[in-house]
Formats: sequence, C-alpha cells, structure tokens
Amino acid sequence: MELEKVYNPKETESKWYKFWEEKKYFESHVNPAKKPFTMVIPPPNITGILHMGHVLNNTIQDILARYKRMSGYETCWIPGTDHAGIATQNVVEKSLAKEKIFRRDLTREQFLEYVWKWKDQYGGTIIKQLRYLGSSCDWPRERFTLDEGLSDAVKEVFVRLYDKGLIYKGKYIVNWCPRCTTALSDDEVEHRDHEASLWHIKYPLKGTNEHIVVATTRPETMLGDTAVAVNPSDERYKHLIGKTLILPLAEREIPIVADAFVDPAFGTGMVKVTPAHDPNDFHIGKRNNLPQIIAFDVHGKMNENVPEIYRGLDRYECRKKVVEHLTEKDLLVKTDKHKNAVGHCYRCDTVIEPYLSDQWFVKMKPMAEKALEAVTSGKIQFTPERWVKVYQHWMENINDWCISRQLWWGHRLPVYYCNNCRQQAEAQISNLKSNPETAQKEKWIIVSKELPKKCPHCGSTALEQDPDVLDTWFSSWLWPFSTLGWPKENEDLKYYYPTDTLVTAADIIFFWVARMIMAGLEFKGEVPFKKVYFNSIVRDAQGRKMSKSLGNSPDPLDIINEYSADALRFTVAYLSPIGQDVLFAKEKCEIGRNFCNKIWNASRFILLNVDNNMQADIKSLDSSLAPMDKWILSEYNQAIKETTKYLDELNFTGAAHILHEFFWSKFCDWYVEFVKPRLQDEKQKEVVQYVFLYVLTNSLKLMHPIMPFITEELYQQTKGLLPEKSRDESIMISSWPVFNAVPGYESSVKEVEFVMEFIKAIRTVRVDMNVAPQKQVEIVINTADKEKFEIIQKYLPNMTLMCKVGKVSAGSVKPRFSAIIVAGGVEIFILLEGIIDFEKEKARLDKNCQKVIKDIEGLNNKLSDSRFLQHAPEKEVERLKAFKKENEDKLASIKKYIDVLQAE
RNA sequence: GGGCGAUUAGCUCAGUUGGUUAGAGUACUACGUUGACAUCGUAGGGGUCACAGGUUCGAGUCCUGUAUCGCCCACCA
Repeated sequence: MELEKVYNPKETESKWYKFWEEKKYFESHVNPAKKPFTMVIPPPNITGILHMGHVLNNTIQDILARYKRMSGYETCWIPGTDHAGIATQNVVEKSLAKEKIFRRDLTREQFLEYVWKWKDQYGGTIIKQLRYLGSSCDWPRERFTLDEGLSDAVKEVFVRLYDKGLIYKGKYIVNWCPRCTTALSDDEVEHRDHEASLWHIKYPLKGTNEHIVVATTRPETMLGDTAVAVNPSDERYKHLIGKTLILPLAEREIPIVADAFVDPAFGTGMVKVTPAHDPNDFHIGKRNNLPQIIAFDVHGKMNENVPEIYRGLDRYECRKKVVEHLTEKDLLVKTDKHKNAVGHCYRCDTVIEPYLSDQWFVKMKPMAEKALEAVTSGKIQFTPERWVKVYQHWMENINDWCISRQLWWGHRLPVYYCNNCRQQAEAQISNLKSNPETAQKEKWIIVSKELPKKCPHCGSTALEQDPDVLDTWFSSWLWPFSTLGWPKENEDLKYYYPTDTLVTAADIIFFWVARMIMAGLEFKGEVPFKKVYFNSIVRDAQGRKMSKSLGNSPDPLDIINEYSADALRFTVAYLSPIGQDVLFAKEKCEIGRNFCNKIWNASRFILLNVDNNMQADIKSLDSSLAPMDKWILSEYNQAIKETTKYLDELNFTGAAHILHEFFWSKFCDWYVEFVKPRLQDEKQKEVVQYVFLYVLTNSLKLMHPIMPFITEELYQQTKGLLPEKSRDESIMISSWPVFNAVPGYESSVKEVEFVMEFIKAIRTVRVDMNVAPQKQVEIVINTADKEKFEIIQKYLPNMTLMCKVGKVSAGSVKPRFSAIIVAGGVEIFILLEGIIDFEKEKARLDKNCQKVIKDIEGLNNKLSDSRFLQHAPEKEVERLKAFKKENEDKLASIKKYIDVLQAE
C-alpha cells in the first residue's frame, strides 16, 4: 500500500467531518452505563464571524471533548448562539439604514421581523464555521438564547427573583448610551482616560457681589444643578452652608449644602451638584433632599428643562455654548488640563452619560456570597488559579445589576402594568418612589410569565407590558441548565448537569462566568460546572488585541485553507501559553503544518514497509523484541502517561510538546532510522512491522484530540494491517491508550541510550573534522568493559547507517591519525588518516577539556562543603559523586590523548 | 487610586513539589538530496533566567523591595 506523496488536507477534512456527523459520533444520549462529560459552548453572538479567539476557545473545547470521548465518557458538548441584544440591534439598524429604512419609522413588530430575517440569514455563520475547525459539538442540541425553552427559563427566573424580592424597579442613575438609547450595566461601560479640561466657574452668592468657584469637567450639566456642596468640616466654607447661590445661565436659586463626600483638597473644595446626571451627585441629592432636574433627553440633547437657547443642542455643542456664555459674562475663572476616566458604550463606543431613569435591578449580594464560596472552597476550580483573586475581588464589591434595556431585540420583561391602578396611585403620590422596598410592592406592577387576563387588584383589563427587554446576559447566565431543558425537570438535566469544564476567555468572567455560578446555585442548588479554564487572549505580533476594527485578525478560514485545520489546531495548542496572552501570526502555523507533514510521511514510510498478512501480536512477539523496540515502547508508554497527565491538568501546550517530541524526535529520528537495517531480515522484519504499526496507530490516537483529521485519515489507511481483533470504525470512537509500563525493559533502554550517545559523539567529530558525509570510517574501541565492546559490535549495521562507521575493532593504543572521543565511559578512536587536522583536533579536545574541568570544579566546591554534605539528601550527594567520577575519568582520558596528539 | 500578572536564547515561549551541565520551536551558521519527509536530515553558535537584597547546604523556582510592560477594577467633581 502506498500513500500519496503529499497530504491533501482539504479533501480529507471535509470527508471525515461528514463521516463523523453521518455516523452521529458527536451526538450524546443519557447513558447510565457511562459517566457523562458535559460542556456548554460560550455561545457566540449571532453578529460574530469566526476569529482567532473562537479558534483558540473551540480548539481547546474540542480537544477535551475528543479526549474524554475516547476515555470512555458520554461526552456532550452543547453548541448554540446568543441573540446579543444591543450588538444585533445595532447591526440590523445599520444594514437597514443602507436601504433607507429607519427603525423610527417602523413598529416594534416590523423591526423584529427584520431582525429575525437577518438572524436566519447570518446568525449561524460562526456555528457553521466551527465545523471547518473540526468541532465535535452535539449539533442536534444546538440552542439559541431566544428559543422558546430558553425564553421560558428567562421568564421563570425573573418571576422567581421578583417574588423573592431580589428584583426591583427603581429610579436610579444608570449608564446611558445616547446612541443606543438604552441603559447599560456597569460592566458594559469601558473606562478610558481622556485629556479633558477642568473648568472653574463662578457661582454668584445671592444678594451680594461675592461668588464662589466650582470646578467641573462637564460644564453643560450645570444646567441641571440643584445645589453646591462643601465638606461640613471645611473651615473655609462653614459660614456659607445654607446660603443661596444664583446658578448662572439658568438663573435659578440653589442652596449650598454640606456633604462629607466632598474632598476639600480637590479643586476649590466646592462641588456643583447635578443629581440627575452624576452618580455621586445623585447620592448627595438623596442625602440632602435636593430636586432632580433631568437636563438631557434620551439622545443626549438638551431638553425643555434648560433655558430655551440651549434646547435641542447636542450635549457637546451645548458645552461649547455654555463655556462661551460663561466667558462672555466673565464667570469663567480658568481652564485647567485634567485627565480623567470617561465611560464608553462597549458596543458602539459612544461616551456614556449618567442618566436618571426608571430601571430594573437584581440584588446581587445574597447570590454573590454563595457564588464566592463555591470558588474559594474549590467546588469550582479555576485554571489558571490566579483568576480566583480577580473573581473574589469583584464578588466582594458587587453592585446591583441593571437588567432592563430600552431596546426591542431581546427577552421582553415579564412585567405588566395596570393603568387603572397606576393612575389611582399616581394621584396619591406625586413623584415615583425610588425605594426598592416600596417600589416593587406598587400595586400596578404585575410580574407574571404570561399576560394576565385582568388586574388582580382592580380587575381592569387595561394592562400593558413593560416595553423594555432584558440584558442579554440575563439569558446567558442560565445557559448551563436552560440548554438542558430547565425549568422542566428531565432526564437530560439529571444526567448532564452540572457540566464539567467551562472553557472561556477571561474578559467575560464577570459578565458571564460569575453570573452563571450565581444562577446555578440559586436555581439548581448546584454549581453549573466543576472547572473553568480561562483561555488566552489572542493578540497580533505587535501585542495588540485582535479586533475587527483594527483589521489585524487573520481569517481562520484562510488559515485552514492554507495550512489545514489540524495545523492550525496544533499550532494554537503548541503555542498557547498557560493563561498568558498569545501572540499570533498565521505564519506560525508552519509549526503545525510541518508536524502534520512529518506524521504523514512517517506513516507513508511505514505503510511502504508492512506486509498485509501480518499475524503477530505483541505477546507472541515479546521474546523477539530487540532492545530498540523495547526502548520505543518505553518511550511510547511515557508519552501516554505525560499526555494524559497534561490533558487532565488542562495543560494543552504541555500535551502538544510531548507529542511533538515523542513522535518526531524519538519515533521518527531514532526508532525509524534505527530499525531500517532490520527490515532486510525476514524474521526481524515482522517484529519491526508490528512495533511500527502498534506505535503508529496508538500515537495517532494520542494525537487525535489535537489533530482529528489527519489522524483519522491515517488510522483508516492502516486499517486491516494491525492484527487487532476488531478495529474501531473510527479513531474518534476508539479508546484512549493506557499507560502500561512493561517491567524488565530497563537494561534494554540503557543499552540503546549508550549506543545513541555513541552515535551522536561520532557524528559530532565527523562534522568537526569535515569528513565527507558519505565516507565510511573505522573506529577502535578502548574499554576494559567487554560487554560494552560487544554492544558496539552488535550495533555496527546501525552505525553504518547513522554515522557511517564501517568497521569496529578493539585496541588499547591510540592509532596514528585518529580523533578521540570519550562517550559512555568508553574511549573511541576514529581513524581519519589523510583527513584529520591536528590543530583542529587539539583545539576540540582543549575545548572539551575546559568544559569538563569547569564542571569538576563546581562539583568539587559542592562536595567539599561540609554543610552541603550535612544537609543535602544522601541521594543527591551520591548523584553528584558519581557525576564527578564520570567527569574525572573523562578528563583523564582527554588529557592523556592531548599529550599523545602532541607527540604525533 | 486600588488589585492582578509578566520579565528565561535574536523572536515566541516551556521549565512540575527548590537539587545535575536551564530546554523547545523559530531565526542564524556549516555540511548534506536517487527511494518516508527540503514542510527534510546531521552538527553547531547563542542565555551572569529584568535589577537589588533576603531565606537556604543549594534559588530560574520561595520572600521583600525596585524598574519596565500589560491587564482588570474604581463615583474624585
């Protein structure tokens, strides 16, 4: 049988993916005979396209899924997508705008129809692309956060939390995006430092010619000022507390109040207070019973509460005008440069505006305490561990979660208002209560999964659903159990929950991971997963985060086309540092491509050299195994042990390195080269063929989780050759190799290692002496150890092939014109008449000598230190002594022959 | 302003609980192609493990401090 000389990944990959899917190997069913291994995919946004972050994330998940499947687990990897409220609404609005269709001209229903249409067309892009990567997701279980079942879970959770008093409505300062015209949670705001100005403004004291000075970075907000605050202990201003100021431009009267929040050392020590547009001022306002004047509309334009001249102006235009007018009136004292952090919308990057509005919140503290405990106690394990601290810090300082969004795309709040009750209540209380305790008890609010027929209080049917939708993460945080059918209790949920390992990027630790843990504990009474693996963030060669806007993310599909999916997967696993960022450039995929090529060609060589009618099995052959066979079998076993260990530790880099080292350096470079002579011997050939196939097929299994396609192709190609009783239909359902150290191989391993050292030493001398590569040399061995000489004689055919030694003889005198090496405690003379350069040879020996002397010196220092001898473990002392002896023997030999050389 | 992490070969990174002579890939140098593979082979050069202290018989590894870089959190107008 002969393989194609060149591996064709493209054809192979689509062929086997189709095969696996048709055979339903990815699918999982409740199976009490097996332990489950469950993962949920971090659902990509429907607006997304595959980028390197997804590649890394899904490669890791797929490695785990395939490894666990082969290890006998009922493996279920649930895929799906996230509706991504703001992001999707923005994308669809933009795409409609190109056709001159604007959301403001559409009804909610019409707009949503467009979004669903868009979703059907583009929403599955990433999920489709994941197949090219080889992802073994359980596709029939694919879920979408707006699916009926998941929406039901969302409503169920909302109602439960509301009934428990953990959800409340209130009028608070929230982060407002004037472009998206919605509230955002604190986490959705990205802070960046801006070079801003700090304007110092005079506020005249009523009835005097005096004024005070306040400093602000947002002068336009002064139109909503309702006070100026000073620190109550600030001696400079004590006398002013209670006095009245004339707010310039707006020409309103505002009081000077005392509040401990004010830092006397900052600015002038006087703060203008805008309760409706600044979180601090909001609280100062509450404490001092100040009115709240909302000065902007939802788009960030000045509203009817400001003087007419500013109405309708954008907040920044207004800022300019305000500064201008203040200057004209000589009320601007000075303008300082000032650096401060400004919040931006994480979806559209618009500067957010703190804004007073009615929103819904979740009380987080009670849930956070349990969720923190789950991680600190180790019930949930983080890898890398350092994320525990980050998690802990957030959990201990958690704020309530603003969950309402003024959008159309998303889960509508299961909240209904009775207009009748509301009117009655509003007649009684003029302004809305913003105390959560009372607000949620307001009668006109009905929280229910379904639209109630009538108001339970007054019987009115004039009910209206809250127009807002929920934060996208309000559905994502239920993902580990909503995807399994919750709130319906069923067999899947019982069997698969809790899931095992969550693989995700650390940038959503708060958005998603933390909240899933809270939700799991709150609604299932159990952690949602046992382990969390935080994969690296992929950066470009300059260390910049890969992003669409920078255009620095190579398209993974291009990489797959150019290098193959296996190459990409291997490279990503091989490079990915543990918990650090990974710098990526597509050229790095040469690592994976070259390795695939090596695997392919080694297999090709093996298939060229095996007969179809092999009957042997490892037991019947054991007595015929040569030391080299035993060596590679030992190495192979070691590789199983380490690969398994690394995969269990979620150290994918470790696993990839072990496999690379084992297959390439040990199997190809040594074993395959070494046994070539034995292929000429009919009897020996059978043994070699067996070991070839045994190690190859099993190595393929070890490599399959990382490189699924090429390993399947080669596994199939070797089918029928290895005398296994029954060969699995596919490598992906074959079983993971088990470490099985065979005792009694130690002496063979030692023997082979001795010969290897020997061969390497001869190669080095040959290159140093510029011996023509094909020229055979003769060597003379000087050793008192007869056994060693016999070993060397035995391996002459190998040495002929691997370091071109044509003849070996014994002798205790250095022949003339020979180079000398000491390896494995044996003196070797390489006959190089007419070739040897005595100057070079002497230099070489001198260099060797220097190194050995240095080593001995170091060892002497240690071994003559009584404190070392006293404290170090005996084993360590013995080891060093033996090493010293070895070096001394070597030095003696080299020195002796430097003298001999001198004489020649 | 707080917290976390990083600093090892030209580059990208490994380095398990402290214990030989600090590794890999890549790049570089020399040599080599008629039968597995030039996406290859053989050999080689290249590191006072950021710096300064400390603990220890022994530190790349543990502790403290410094520097540089990065990330996260944060209501200083």
